[in-house]
Amino acid sequence: MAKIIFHIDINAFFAEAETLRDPTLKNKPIAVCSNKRGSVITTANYIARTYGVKSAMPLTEALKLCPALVVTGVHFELYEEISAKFIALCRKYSASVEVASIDECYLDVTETIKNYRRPLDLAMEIRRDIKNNIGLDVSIGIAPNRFLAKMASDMKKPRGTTVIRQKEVESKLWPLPIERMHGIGVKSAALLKELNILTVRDLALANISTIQPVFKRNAEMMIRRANGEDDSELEIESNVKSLSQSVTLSNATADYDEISIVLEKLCKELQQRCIAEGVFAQQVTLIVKDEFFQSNTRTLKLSFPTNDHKEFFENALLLFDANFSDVSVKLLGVGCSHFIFRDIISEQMKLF
DNA sequence: TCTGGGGTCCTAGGACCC
DNA sequence: TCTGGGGTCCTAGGACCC
Repeated sequence: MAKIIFHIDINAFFAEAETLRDPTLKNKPIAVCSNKRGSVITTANYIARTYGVKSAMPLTEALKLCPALVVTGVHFELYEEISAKFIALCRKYSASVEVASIDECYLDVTETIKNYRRPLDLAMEIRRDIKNNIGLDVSIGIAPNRFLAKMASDMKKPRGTTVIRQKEVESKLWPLPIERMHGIGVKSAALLKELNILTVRDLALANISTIQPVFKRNAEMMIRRANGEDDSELEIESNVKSLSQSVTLSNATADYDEISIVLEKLCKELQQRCIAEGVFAQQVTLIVKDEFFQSNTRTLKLSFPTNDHKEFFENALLLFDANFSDVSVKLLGVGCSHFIFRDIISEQMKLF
């Protein structure tokens, strides 16, 4: 039997969260952005977007486009708190929920839907529930699979519900320019255009031998998706795979003391994250971007799992000394991965 | 304009082994 | 003197997403 998947996405999430915190921001153009020199916009609300302000745009440029722009600062704990409520509400409507990011999730509502006349009625109820209890607008995509549901929710923003049935792929999906397809970024879009593939339709009808040399194992999946086919399952269990903390320095520096201090602070933050997630890492990664913003990573396997900031720091410093001692550093980051989860560790401890 | 910060997944190439 | 073929694991980097 065909599944029914909802993709639910909070519109301009961080910006709307700021408006919940401070209702006087309502009806003003706002940008979530730290007030530091050289910072870039994290999220702009829809009013600011009408001025051309958008994510990743430098604040200085945004202020030129929209001098009345209100800069809110970034309050990540607030967003996490609201996100948790959002996910909890979504779970009321399905036992099968994939948390895709802080502001979006997929629901398998194949069973739930049997209690409703139409999928649209369920969507309307979820939308009302989220609006009444959290105060946020969402867009909802309804489709027989994950990929189409994601494409559908992107079609009407903010506050839209869009259905894409399998038989509507040609009319609703195919006319879109190729860069609108989820999973096709700037690089892939440029490569596809070189092959004269400009729309989703072009990709759907492309011969696999045309794109295989460029996209390798991805080629088949890309064509299938362009045809609206996706048999991937929802990932119900979300076990975190890696954690990292990084910071862009206001000025590039090769000063070892300065770098050590920043790195130590990042390691302490990383420890907090590991404790919160209940994980012990077996690998440490050092991330360094040089003065040209060129990214470099180095990793080190640990002999035993840890969440101790001193261990993180010691190993990150080893990696730094071995690879970057003469580099002028613009961004510094430390990450960890290859986790063992706390409950597994405590199970193992019982054996002794 | 001078560069967010946090993730996931994939791939190429080298090391190592049989 | 010249150099198989295949598999696995590890590392670094890249593409993409929010």
